[in-house]
Amino acid sequence: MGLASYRRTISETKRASILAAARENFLSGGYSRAAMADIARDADVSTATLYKHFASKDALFAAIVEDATTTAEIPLSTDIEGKAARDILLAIGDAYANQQFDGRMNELLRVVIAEVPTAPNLAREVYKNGVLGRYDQLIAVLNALVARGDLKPHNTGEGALHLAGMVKEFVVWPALFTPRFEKPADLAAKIEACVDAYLKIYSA
Amino acid sequence: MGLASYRRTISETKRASILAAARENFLSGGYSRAAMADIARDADVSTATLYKHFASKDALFAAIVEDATTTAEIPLSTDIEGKAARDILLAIGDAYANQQFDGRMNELLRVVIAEVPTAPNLAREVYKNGVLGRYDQLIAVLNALVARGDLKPHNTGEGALHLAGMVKEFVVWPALFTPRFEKPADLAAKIEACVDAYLKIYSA
Amino acid sequence: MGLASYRRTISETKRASILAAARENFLSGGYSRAAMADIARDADVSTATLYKHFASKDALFAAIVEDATTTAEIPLSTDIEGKAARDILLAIGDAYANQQFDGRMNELLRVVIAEVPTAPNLAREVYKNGVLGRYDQLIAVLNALVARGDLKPHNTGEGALHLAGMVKEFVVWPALFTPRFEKPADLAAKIEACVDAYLKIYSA
Amino acid sequence: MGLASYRRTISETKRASILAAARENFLSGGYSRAAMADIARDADVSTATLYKHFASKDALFAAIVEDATTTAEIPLSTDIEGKAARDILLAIGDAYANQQFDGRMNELLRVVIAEVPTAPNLAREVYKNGVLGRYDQLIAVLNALVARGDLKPHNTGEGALHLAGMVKEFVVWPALFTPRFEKPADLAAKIEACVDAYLKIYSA
DNA sequence: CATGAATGAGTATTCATTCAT
DNA sequence: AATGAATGAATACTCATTCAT
Repeated sequence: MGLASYRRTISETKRASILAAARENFLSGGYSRAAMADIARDADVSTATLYKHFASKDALFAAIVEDATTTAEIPLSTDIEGKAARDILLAIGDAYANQQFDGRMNELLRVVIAEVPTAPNLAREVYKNGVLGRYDQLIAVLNALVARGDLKPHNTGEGALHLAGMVKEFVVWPALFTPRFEKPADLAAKIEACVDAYLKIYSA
Repeated sequence: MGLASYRRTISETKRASILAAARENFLSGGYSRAAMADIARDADVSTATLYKHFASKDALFAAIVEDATTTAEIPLSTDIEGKAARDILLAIGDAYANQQFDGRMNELLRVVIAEVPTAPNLAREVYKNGVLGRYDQLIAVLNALVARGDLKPHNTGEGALHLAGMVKEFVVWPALFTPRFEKPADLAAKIEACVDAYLKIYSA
Repeated sequence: MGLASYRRTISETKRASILAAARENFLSGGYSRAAMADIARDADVSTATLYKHFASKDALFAAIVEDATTTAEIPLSTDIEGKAARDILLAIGDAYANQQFDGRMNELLRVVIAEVPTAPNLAREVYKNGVLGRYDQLIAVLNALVARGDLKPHNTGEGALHLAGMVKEFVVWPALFTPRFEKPADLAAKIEACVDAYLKIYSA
Repeated sequence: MGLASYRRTISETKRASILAAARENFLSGGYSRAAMADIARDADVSTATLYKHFASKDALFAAIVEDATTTAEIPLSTDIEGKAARDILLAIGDAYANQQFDGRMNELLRVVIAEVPTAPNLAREVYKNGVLGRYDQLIAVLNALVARGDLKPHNTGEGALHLAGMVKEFVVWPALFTPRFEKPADLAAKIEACVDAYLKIYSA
C-alpha cells in the first residue's frame, strides 16, 4: 500500500503542477498561443506525461476552466441575520470583485469567451455555473431581504440582473479589454454607488 | 480617366469582397481559425491579391474591426425636443440593441476580447471608440434631460454607466457566451425594465 | 520620323534607368533578394514595361553582367614605348584595382559566383571575357617587355597568372568576403610589392 | 543509461544525416534553392525533426559551414626536420589542393561568398578561420625555413600571401566559376611552378 | 504603347499528438 | 510509468510573370 499511495501522491503532485502551468499559459496568452510543449516544460514533466493526465489540449483547457469555476466559487451566505441590507449587498459586491480580480476570473472569462466558437459547451457551462449560478445566490439574498421587510416586494430575478449589470460595468467590463488589468483603487466607491442606486429603487 | 476609374472600381469591389469574406471568417471562428487562404477563396481572389490589399493578417483584422466600429456607429441624436424622457431612453436602448445584434457587434466584441493579449492596442481603440464613445453620447442626452427638468440633477456620468450596465446584461452578456446568439423576443421588455428602473431613481 | 526617334529616345532612357536600378539591386543583395517589383519601382517604370525590355529576371541579370563586363573593360595599352617595365606593370595593376573597386566589379563577381549553379553559362562567359581576356592582354604586354629585353625570356602565360594571382590576393579576395568592401589605403604599396616580386624573378 | 545512450546514438545519427543532406543541397544549388523540405526528405526525417536539430535554415547553413571549416582543417606541420624546403612547400600546396577539391571547400566558398550580403558574419568567420588561419600556418613554416637558412630573410607575411595568391589562381579561382569543377590533371605541375617561382625570389 | 492589378506556385516554420525504449 | 524524439498537416507570406484596359 505504501508504494501505491506514494505513486498516487507523486501523480497528484504532477497533475497539480500541470494544471498550474496550463492555467498560467492559457490565461496569459489565450488558448491558441498556449503550447502543450511549453506547458509541459513549465510543469517539469514530459509531454507524454502531460498526455497521460489530460487526453488533449481541449481536455486540459476544460479542466483548467472547471477547476477555476468550481474551486474559486465562494458560496454567498444567505444568512442576513443582524446585518443591514446595505452592508450585506456591499459585502456581496466586494466578494465578487475580489474573486474576479484576485482569482483571475476576468482573464479566465476572456479566454472562455474567445473559445466560444470552438468550445461552445464549455462556455455554456461556465455561463450556467459561473454566471447564472451566482445570480441564484443573489436572488436568494434579495428575497430574504424582501421577506425581512428591508426591501419592497419586487421582481428580484430582474433586480439581481440589474444590480449585477451595474457592478460588472466597473468590475469585469474594462478588465475584458485590457491585458493584466488590475483592480482600480476606487472600485469600492463605485460598487457602493451601484448598491445605493439599487436601494433607491427598492428600499422599503 | 476611364482606365483609372475602371481600375479603382474593380479594386474597391475586390476590397469590399475581401472585407466581407474576412469579416465572416473572423467572426464565425475567431482570429486563429480564420485562414488567409480561406478568406481569399471566399472573396474570390488569390492570396497574393489579398496581401496587395492588406499587408498582413493583423492588418486585415484591424481593418475589419475599424470598419465595423466606424461604419456601424449610428450617432445618437441629442435632439430631445418634444419627446418624453422615457421614449428617448427607450429609443436609445433599442438602437443600441439593434446595432449589437443586427450589426453583429457582439460577435465582433467577442473576437476583439479574444485578441486582447495579442492586439491590446486594437482592443483599447475599440473600447475607447465603441464603448466609451457611446457613453459620452448617452451622458449628453441625460444632461439635456436634466436641463429640461425631466430628470433630477445627478451624476450623469455614473448614471450612464449604471443604465448601460443594466442593459448590457441582457443585450451583450449572453451573446458573448453563445455562438450565433440571436436577439431574444422579449428584449424590448427587458430594456423597458432597465429604463424604468433608472427613471425610478432619477425622474424628477 | 520625329515621333519615332522621340519614342526611341524615351525607350532607351527607360532601358538605361532599368539597367541602373537592376544593377543596384542585384549588386547590393544578390540575385535572389533582388525583386523585379523593386527594380521597376526604382527605375520609375511599371513591371510590364520592365518585362517589355527584358524577358525575364534571368535575362535582366545577364544584361547587367554583360553590360558591366563589356562597358567597363578598359583595354590595356600594349604600347610600352618609352616607359620603364616596372612603371608599365604598376600602371596595369593600378588600372585593374580601380576597375575592380570603382566599377564595383568585385561585387559583380560575387553575384556571378553566387549564381554559378543556376547560370553556369553566364559565369563561364564572365570568366572567359572578364578574367581570361585580361590575361591575354597582360601576356601581350609581358611578351613585348621580353622582346624589348626588359624581362628574361620565360613562360609569360604562366607568369601572367602568377602576377595576377598575387595582386588578386589583395584586390579581389578580401572584397569577395566583405560587404561594401572599400579600396584599402595601402593598396598601391601592396601592388608594388607584387610587381617587384615578379621583377625579381624575371627582370633581365 | 541504456535508454539515454540509445537515444543519443539515434539522435546523432539523424543529425549527421541531416548535415550530409543539407551539405549536398546547399553546395549544389546555393542557399536560396535549397529547400528545407528537400533537405528533410533527403535526410529521411520530417521537417519537424529537422527543426528540432537546427532552429532555422540560417542556423543549419551556419552549422554546415562551421562543420566544414573546423573538421576539414588539417593543420600544417611546422616540423621541417630533415626535409628540403621545396618538398615542404610542395607538400603544403598539395595538401591545400586536396582539401579544396576533395573536401569540396571550393563549392563551400562559393556558397559562402554568395551569402555575404545576407550572412556577413559567417563570411567573416570563414575568412578569418579558413583563409587567414591557413596563412598563419604557412608563415610559421616560412619563418622556420628562414631560420634554418634555406630562405633568405624576408617579409614572410607578404610572401605567404604572394605564394598563396599564385596557387589559388589555379586551385580555387577556376573552381569558383565552374559548377562541379574537378581537380585538373596537371595541377601538381602548376603548383610546382608557383613554388619554384617563390624559391627563385627568396631561396638563400 | 504603358499600366498596375492579379495570379498560383512555392517556402520557412509551428504544434498537437504518438511511440519505441 | 515516464521519457523525449519524431511526425505530418497546416499556415502566413512572397514573387516572377501575365493580361485586360
